[in-house]
Amino acid sequence: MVERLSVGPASVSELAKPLPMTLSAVIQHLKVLEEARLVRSEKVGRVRTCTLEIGTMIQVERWIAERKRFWERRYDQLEAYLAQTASEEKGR
Amino acid sequence: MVERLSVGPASVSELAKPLPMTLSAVIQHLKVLEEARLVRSEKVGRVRTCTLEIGTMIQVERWIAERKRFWERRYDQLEAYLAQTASEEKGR
DNA sequence: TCAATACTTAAGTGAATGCTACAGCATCAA
DNA sequence: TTGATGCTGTAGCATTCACTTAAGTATTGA
Repeated sequence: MVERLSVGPASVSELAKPLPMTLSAVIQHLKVLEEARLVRSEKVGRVRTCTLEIGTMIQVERWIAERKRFWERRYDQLEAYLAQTASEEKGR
Repeated sequence: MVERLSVGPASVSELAKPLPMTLSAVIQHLKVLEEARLVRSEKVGRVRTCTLEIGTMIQVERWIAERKRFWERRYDQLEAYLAQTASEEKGR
């Protein structure tokens, strides 16, 4: 759904069409995305049009960047640990 | 548990002692770890001693390295997309 | 021999997840 | 004004998860 919305705004049923689930389920997903401020939506007549919240996406981007740094540190630690353990194994 | 085992082999109850759950739960976790070949264990008398499977850890390490590369590509794509979208927004 | 220790197994529990089914309610077009 | 369309809300269901409880078995030390 986020991928579809990254192409441009879409109505609820446009979002639901390619998905193997009911409209109800899609609305429930959308509710979560709106609560998380990843999606904004506006209802005109009977059609609700949804768009990606670029601002939040950028926050997500920053969050990911931090996690990535954290992850790389952890990864280097694991590498160091395995290298150490491997040499200990050899030493016996 | 994996962290504890990275220090060295341990019995089931040694692994369970610091954890806020029953021995039963720990055994169930261990079963999963053994099925995943992350842990090897051997029973001598009534004590089962568990060790980390370094070989599998190294495979995990490689898998992580690949995911990391994949993730970085996706991340760069997201960055590019957001940059593009931001400039389009400005253009209006 | 018998109690303590170390583990094992099966069955059940409670919360969360991701749905569907169904009964609506506006809105729009004819 | 009526039927179709687009969406909404609620109830219920199946599954999964991460446990606990309880009832074992096997081993060990005194």
